[in-house]
Amino acid sequence: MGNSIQFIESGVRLIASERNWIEGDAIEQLKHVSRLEGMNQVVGLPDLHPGRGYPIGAACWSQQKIYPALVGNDIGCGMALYETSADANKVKQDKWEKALRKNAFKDQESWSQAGASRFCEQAKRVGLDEQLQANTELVDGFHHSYGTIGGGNHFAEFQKVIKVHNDTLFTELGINKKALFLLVHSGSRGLGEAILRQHVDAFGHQGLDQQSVDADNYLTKHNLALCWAEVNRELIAARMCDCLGLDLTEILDVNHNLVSPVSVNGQTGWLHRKGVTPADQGVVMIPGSRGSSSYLVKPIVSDVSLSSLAHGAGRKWVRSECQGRLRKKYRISELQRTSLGSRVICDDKSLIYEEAPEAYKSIDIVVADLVAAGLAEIIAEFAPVITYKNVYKEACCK
DNA sequence: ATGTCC
Repeated sequence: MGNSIQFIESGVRLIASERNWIEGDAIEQLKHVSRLEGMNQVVGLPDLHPGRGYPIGAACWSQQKIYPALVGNDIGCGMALYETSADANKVKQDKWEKALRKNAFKDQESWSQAGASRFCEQAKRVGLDEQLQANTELVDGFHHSYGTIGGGNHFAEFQKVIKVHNDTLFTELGINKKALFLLVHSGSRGLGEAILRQHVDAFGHQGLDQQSVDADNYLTKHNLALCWAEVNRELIAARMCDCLGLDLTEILDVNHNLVSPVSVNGQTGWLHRKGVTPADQGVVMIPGSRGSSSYLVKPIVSDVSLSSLAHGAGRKWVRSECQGRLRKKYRISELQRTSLGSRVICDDKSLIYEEAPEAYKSIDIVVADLVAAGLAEIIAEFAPVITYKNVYKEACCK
């Protein structure tokens, strides 16, 4: 075990044990963020790795200032876990793979329509009705993206329980150990991107004063993007299950790219999470790569971690070097299978290399570091069955 | 991450 909380410098902490390799560039980015005006504390989680200017896997707590660039372009990106009506041991992989490829993402226009009305309903339900009215033009621009997974590390993956680590906590959740589950990792697609771009075009990378109209405007759009992303994950799950004739029940849906008002030591401030799972939203899923386990954990709220957890394994290799490193080792057909017996549906040649299990760090170490730091309890471990990845391109040809 | 980028 050993301690996995490192104090890098004043206001900069890293949750990582000695055996967890963290890239030096990521630590430098973390220190850089800590020096931004009004930045009070930053914490690197065990999946910390370098991003474009700002680190991924970093929780950043500021006072007075809000930094949209720290949330990034994929506002509202998160993980949603669903229990399906299927028995995990009765999955017909060949048949399901064919059905998913053929039918899961067809009829985009009707799903766009369904998405638009679902988003409207949901915005009303969470009290964002007026905010939506004021931003209809922005939102309408992404009508075509409802229910699409997107690229990068986004995926929708059928999974099964392979080990229950804590019977009491597992039973409390009331979920079926034998069921097939679906984990959806996606976000706000082009909407979040547009919101960040608008902000950067107007203000560059400087923070916004929390009392300003500009901060209000950003937060309004940010909150709409969170809602949009939540609806999007629900739509992705629905269309995948529809095509296989499965029912589904949501177990959890937690965003990991967002900024929210959070008090630390009794002082109010703003917590920016980029690739960081909140520890105060109930149980969460921390997935590894497509070739490793995902962990369902119960987070433990703590000021040390700024009430945050890792959101995944974290990249080990940058995307641009994956194909070069693995091209001679694997054919595409080999990348469509994993050592755990799961299938990978991904027609993008670069992406299937970029997301290879080798490109990611060990999820077992990441989760062990969280447990060693007293930040999480493992409930159960899940293994992939079918991983679906796609980048939607159809509508552009019209 | 992004209708990526001609």
